[in-house]
Amino acid sequence: MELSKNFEFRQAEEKWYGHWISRGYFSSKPDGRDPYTVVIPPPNVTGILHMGHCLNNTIQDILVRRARMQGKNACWVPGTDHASIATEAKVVHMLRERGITKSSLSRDEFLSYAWEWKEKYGGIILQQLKKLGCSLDWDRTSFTMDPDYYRSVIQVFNELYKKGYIYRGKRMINWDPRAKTALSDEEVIFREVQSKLYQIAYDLVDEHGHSLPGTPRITIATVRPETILGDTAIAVHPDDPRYAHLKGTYAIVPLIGRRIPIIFDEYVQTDFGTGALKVTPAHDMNDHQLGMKHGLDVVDILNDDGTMSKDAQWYVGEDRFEARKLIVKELESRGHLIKIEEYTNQVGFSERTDVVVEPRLSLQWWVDMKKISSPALQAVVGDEITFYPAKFKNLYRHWMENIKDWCISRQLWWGHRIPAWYDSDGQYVVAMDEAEAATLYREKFGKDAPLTQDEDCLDTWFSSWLWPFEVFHGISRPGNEEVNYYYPTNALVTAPEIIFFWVARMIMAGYEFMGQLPFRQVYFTGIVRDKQGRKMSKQLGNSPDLLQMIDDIGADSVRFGILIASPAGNDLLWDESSNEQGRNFTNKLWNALKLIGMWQSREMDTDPASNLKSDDPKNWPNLWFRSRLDEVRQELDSLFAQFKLSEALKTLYSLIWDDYCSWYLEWIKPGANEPVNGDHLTAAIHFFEELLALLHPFMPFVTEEIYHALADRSAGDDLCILQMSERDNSRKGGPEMNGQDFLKQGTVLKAAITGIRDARIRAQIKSRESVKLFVRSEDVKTYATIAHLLSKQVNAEQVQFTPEAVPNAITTVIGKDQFYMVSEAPLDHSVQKAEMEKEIEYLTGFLNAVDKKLGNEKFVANAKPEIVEVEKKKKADAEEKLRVLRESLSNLGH
RNA sequence: GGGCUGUUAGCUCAGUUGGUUUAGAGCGCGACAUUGACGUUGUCGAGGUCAUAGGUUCGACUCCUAUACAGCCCA
Repeated sequence: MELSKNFEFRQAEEKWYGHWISRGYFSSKPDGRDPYTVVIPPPNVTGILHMGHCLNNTIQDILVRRARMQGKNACWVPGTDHASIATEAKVVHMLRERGITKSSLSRDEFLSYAWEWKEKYGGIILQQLKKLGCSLDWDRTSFTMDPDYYRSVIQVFNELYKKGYIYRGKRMINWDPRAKTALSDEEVIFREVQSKLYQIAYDLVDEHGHSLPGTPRITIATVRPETILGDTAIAVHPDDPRYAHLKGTYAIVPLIGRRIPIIFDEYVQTDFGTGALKVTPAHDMNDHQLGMKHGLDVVDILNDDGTMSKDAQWYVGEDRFEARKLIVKELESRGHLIKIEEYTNQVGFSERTDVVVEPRLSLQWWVDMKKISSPALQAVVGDEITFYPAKFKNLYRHWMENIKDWCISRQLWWGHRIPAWYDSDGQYVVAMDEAEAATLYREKFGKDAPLTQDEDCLDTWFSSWLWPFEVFHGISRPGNEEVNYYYPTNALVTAPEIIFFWVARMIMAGYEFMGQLPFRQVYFTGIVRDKQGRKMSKQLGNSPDLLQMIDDIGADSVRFGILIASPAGNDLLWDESSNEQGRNFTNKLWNALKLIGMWQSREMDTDPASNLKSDDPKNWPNLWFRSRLDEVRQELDSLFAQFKLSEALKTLYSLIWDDYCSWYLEWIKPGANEPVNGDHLTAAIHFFEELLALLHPFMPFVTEEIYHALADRSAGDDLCILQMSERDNSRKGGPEMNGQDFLKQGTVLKAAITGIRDARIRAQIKSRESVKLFVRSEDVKTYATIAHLLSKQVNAEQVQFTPEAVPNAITTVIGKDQFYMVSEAPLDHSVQKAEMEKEIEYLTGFLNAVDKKLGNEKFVANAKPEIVEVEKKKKADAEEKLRVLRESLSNLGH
């Protein structure tokens, strides 16, 4: 077969993804095998692929593909969530472009536009995952607003309501003034912001409204001066001597002249600002608490869009930030502004719209989390569900132990409409549908009345927490064959950012609705950051165009690049150059294929039927590599068990590049124009296939392409579904010998080659120039076996044993073995001498340290005997080495 | 402010229950090489007081305490 110069990834990616799909390799049906189930953490339906997804889905694909090749029935379920806020924003934007306002539409009209948008633009990200090579079962693509799913969400709401776990209440919530909806605590992101701290003076009066003698004032500090229009008290600490005399007095809110009490509460920090705190119960969580405690009035000065309401009296209709500027000017001109300081504080932003969130008092629906969190806490604390890395256990436990009620209503139309029906007095029932609502209403209130359904919809996460079982219709068709087979799922791979959004709530839902855990393992990936450690974001523009990158360098290289940079569970500083390592690696693989391809076309010098005898030195590279492969396979199993995927890839990379390409292939490589040994070729191909199988989960395209280029394959013989274990058993080459022995011999050989090459370079022997090599070693057996490889690798025309030092030779000592090179070229012994003297110096120091240790009575008395033995052996070895070195040095004399 | 995690080579990270004077890998860096798989390469090399200060121990990168710095979560 004619091979191209380089791996042509564009062609290969399209060909193989299409092939895998057409053969249905990713489709799963329940059968007799063990399932390996992964549900994708559903991306936002409006989303596009970014580096975080790339990492996350590459990891899932690796787990799933490996499971598939290890005899499991692998099932990876794709899908998206409906993302009510984000999608509604997109739809509103689309309508605006068409000159339509949301307010001019009925709910149904709006929703039909929303579905139109979803069908047209939604789920692009799923198409993008195909480009990355993800082996998802596309027949199972799910959406949180699929009809069955929708009904399950409503059913869950009903169940929880009946159990008393859901209630309706007026509380402080986080309000997004752009999306005009409530948010849960988890949807608010606190960021440090450079603000200004304004000191503002209020006039004081007595209880009759008369000015106090000397017209004193009280000065407060605030970052939100516009909210003074909603002030209903000023609070000071009861022990603060500065304000003790103000008991029973009142302050006058500037501009509007409202008289408000001075209250005393230990909540106030005396050392912050002026020690006097303005209290605005409608617009601050803490102030609200104070207000409740002291029975203060509540004046709501903001509209739902963040503009000033008519209760503010001033700046009605102005945006809150504009009003802030205006009021500062006004206060200044009236002499109320005392000073302005720079101040950094934490401000909450909406996760979806990025506007500053307003704390607001509002009537919303809530889940009483304490009622359902307990099994979910236990599951993680008791390691029924394992977190990788384990450090997230603490975080999880802390959150679960301090859990707050979950605000689940959103003032949006796109989503699951809250199944509550109200009469004209606001009395309500919760039901599955309107008909049931009417029945329930009659039962509850003993009459019929026209009922209207709640206008609001549910938090998106109130649907996605059902994902691990509802994608298998666990609620809509309870106990069906699929949910019985696939649930609980095996692993969830996600980002630590959504441990509360997702992981915690899914665990709660799993226990609450299915009676068991949703997944056994949770792997938290790191956050992808740029080279400077900044989180990737649209605003910073530091997020690369993933599809462009895949098109430029290939999906395998991108997968390699992101994974190799990703230490287990830590954030990763990613730089586009790490793709290059992936590209170089595919190139290396491709060239190994080309080499073997060349050999395949050359005549063989052995009869394929007569295998090399196991003790034939020619067979040694095969035995060594087989041992190495087995060793690495074990390492990989252990790394996978610990989710150390990046390290697993590094291990494989080194096995392939160093052990297979740099050592093994060089050792079996025939000389120019020499025929190829048939056994070597067969073994090399088999080893290559095994390596490809191990690598396939990481880099599926190039491995599949090479697998097919190595041999003609019958239909259905694809790497994608090749069973690793099966192949291992059937292809155990070589006799049953101790792998450790071969590995040790390999270490000796590599050390000898490197050491002799080093000595050659130091002696300035040109690589082309051959030498005569003399080996002085007790390990005759090993050197007899590997001499032919040694001679090839260090360009020695002959290798022979010597019982004594060889004069006039370049000498090097490796371990206890001595090597003498005789060369035609004139020798300069001074470099050699210096090297040896350095080595002697080092060893003398080493020996001193060991002697000191062994001379220490306490060490000999306290250390474990085997440790003392090791020290004794070190001493003996060092002494022997020194003896050899001194002898060699004296030989150099002439 | 409370809690958690971390600090090892220029960069990103390994370092298993304490035991090789003088701690490993990849990338990067330097020198050299080259007509046959591969310059997307090969060979060789240089690079670290393991954040700091104490302590426990015969022995500490590893265990303990404090400090500094960084990151994350919560308020």
